[in-house]
Amino acid sequence: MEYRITDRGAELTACDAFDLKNTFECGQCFRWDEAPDGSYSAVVRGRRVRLFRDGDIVVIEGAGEKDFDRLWKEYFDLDTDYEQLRCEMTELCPELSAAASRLNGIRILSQEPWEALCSFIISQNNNIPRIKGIVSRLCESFGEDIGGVYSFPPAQVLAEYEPEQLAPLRAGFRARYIIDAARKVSSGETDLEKMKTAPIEECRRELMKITGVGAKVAECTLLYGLHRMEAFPVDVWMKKALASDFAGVDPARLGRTAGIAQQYIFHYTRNT
DNA sequence: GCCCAGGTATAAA
DNA sequence: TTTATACATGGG
Repeated sequence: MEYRITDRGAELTACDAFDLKNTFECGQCFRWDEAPDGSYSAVVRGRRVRLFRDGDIVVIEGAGEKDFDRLWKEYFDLDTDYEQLRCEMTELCPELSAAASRLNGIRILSQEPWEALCSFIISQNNNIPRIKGIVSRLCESFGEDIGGVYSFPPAQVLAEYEPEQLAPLRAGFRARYIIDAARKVSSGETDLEKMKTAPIEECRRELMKITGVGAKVAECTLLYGLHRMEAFPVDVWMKKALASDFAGVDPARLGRTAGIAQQYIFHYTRNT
């Protein structure tokens, strides 16, 4: 991805492979909000960040050279050519052509591992608006105030609390899952960093030792939090899709395009 | 009021 | 090993 640093921030030039709406509203993340002007804001790794499109340029507001190289390039996965990935995907699985041609510019974000794990524990048997509400209250209650917005509370912080103390979140039965995850991650019993490179089957097994983490949450953590692109989260939507419109799609054949394929199917199914 | 949401733990067959 | 049900809460 070509870019330049200006007084506005980091400007991604000729950026047609980055659709803000498709990327931030495809269900992979819960902290990005659209403003009335069409820009999107979030808190990422304890920093407030705002993105907007200006013609064929995407601006990462306020990002300097240092931030860009150390943070945003990785977070937005800017070294990956998603057009190329999409071609590879349809080559491997032609059944995905329809979804791929209807949508464009979805990118898989590199969220923080703990934030992804915790967010997707909250996501189970829940709807996106309410998931966002619970995550938001989690940050306001236990995160750090960074000037009107709040960072995502580290596992080490939440590990000190009892499930009952999460009552203000109104997370319901998920409260004890969050605490169990926080304690396992905090103690090192669950080693998320190691999962960036460890064999994926081993990672799945380790994640599922956490109470409240089943196959779906483990897969989401691997894809969205650890950027394991071969992960393929299957939920109720995906089951329906794979049983009808996308019958014949085989995750095992998709290789590193499995994650993005899943995202296209999910988004396509929800919007048609 | 009713249905159900990017599921999982638990019990029963 | 597979199948049924409860789970907390609130958006639509």
